[in-house]
Amino acid sequence: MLFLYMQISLTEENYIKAIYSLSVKDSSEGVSTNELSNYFNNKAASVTDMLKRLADKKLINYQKYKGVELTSKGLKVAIKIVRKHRLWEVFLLEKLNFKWDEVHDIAEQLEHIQSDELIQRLDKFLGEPKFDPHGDPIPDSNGQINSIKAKPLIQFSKKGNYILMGVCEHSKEFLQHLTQIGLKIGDIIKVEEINSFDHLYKVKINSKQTQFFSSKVASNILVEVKK
Amino acid sequence: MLFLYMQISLTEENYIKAIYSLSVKDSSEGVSTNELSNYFNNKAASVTDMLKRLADKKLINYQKYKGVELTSKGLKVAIKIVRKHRLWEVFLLEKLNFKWDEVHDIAEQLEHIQSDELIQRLDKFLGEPKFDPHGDPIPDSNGQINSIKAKPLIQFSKKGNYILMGVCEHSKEFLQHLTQIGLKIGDIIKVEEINSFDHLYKVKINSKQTQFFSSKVASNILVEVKK
DNA sequence: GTACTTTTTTAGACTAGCCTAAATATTTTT
DNA sequence: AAAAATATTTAGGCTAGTCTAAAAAAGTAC
Repeated sequence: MLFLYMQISLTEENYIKAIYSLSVKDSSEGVSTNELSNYFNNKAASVTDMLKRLADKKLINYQKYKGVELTSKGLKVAIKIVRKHRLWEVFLLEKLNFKWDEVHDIAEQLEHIQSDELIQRLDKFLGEPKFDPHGDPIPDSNGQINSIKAKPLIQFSKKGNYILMGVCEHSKEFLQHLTQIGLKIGDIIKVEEINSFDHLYKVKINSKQTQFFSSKVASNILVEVKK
Repeated sequence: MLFLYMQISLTEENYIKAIYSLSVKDSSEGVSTNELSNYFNNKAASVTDMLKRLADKKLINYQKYKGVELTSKGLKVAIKIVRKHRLWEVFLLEKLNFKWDEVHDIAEQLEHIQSDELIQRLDKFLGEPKFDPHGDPIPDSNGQINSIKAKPLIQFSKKGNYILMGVCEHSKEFLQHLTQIGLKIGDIIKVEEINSFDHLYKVKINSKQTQFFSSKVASNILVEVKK
């Protein structure tokens, strides 16, 4: 049980989180150096540097040229950050009345505050929520994630009725776009047609007016089949 | 109005805040290099380094060997940090039910979160409090500080009745000590005797049992004369 | 399987923020 | 006002995290 209180810098935390979310996104294999340098808008050389450091700390499994994945220790760190991020998002929305496209940047800062006690009390204060405002599950204090059956709409590629459960992409631009087209968590999306050429989705939201989703939208919203 | 969004690093913010609070403590003249290196438990050479950087950014007035004071720009930054710190302390105490000696370390982290919108909403959420749990005034969004007439008990050096309005020293150790001797904001302190040799204060708290304050306690509690 | 392209790593350099050791100012003592 | 003590600054070095340029590995094409 030594090294339990190893210091992880803010930058290291951000790398761990990035590795986690990139590997969740395309759950195939490890995350590549280039994926990370794209994500951070920095140079591949900088990423390599950091990967060495994280490997030294046993937070990732790293072999030259082979990409990277989190160790169980790294995964714990990642999940804790995700838990903090999502709890703070709930706080910002429900208590401070921010809108869902405004909270991400602030939560990115708050997620690095170090205090287990704080996060436990915040959780209680918010009523131990299970999902954040974007529909993402909030890991519990043991790192257990309430898995959801939702998948990106594009993966179903079938007509039918779906319920919007969350989003994959959290940028302000994307969330504002969804707000603009009048889409929010819980809405019912009826897919009436999928164009085979450009993958445009013809849909009805809550049985109202007909709309079209680009494949970009379809691949970034998480839906469940409506029973 | 250029340079309004100049970047100030976390470390720089901490120096600004330290310069502010040290210059408030003994309002005589500027703050010396050694005072700062004591405060941060680092070396005087490191302080000199940083003072040069802060002077370059016009946050302090600095002349070699002459000590340092905040410019009006630096003062604005300092007061904003203080405002954030104290609002977060109120949040931690009133909403998350922390005890008053537990909140400081967490607030030290939270005070660096960058978002004017956040702090404005937090203020509103907390009911626009004027004082923090330690009795310190919370600056308003224009940097106006609700000044208080309280001074450290030791500065009165006279028998009489006082009201505890706040503390100068915010360390966990000190606050726990106060809790232990049963002292909290609002208590009435009757100074019955001040020993001229060792400056020990013989006092009664809320007309109960007789106690003794060391000069260390007397110099770190803020009191008002009771009318 | 040799040549071309892309990805990744290495080597060397830069900044912020810290350090130690030595030099220089300032203050205090006498 | 000279000597001693203290405070402060300079010079040079270290680490984390970034960069550029060049080298090496992996992947793709013919």
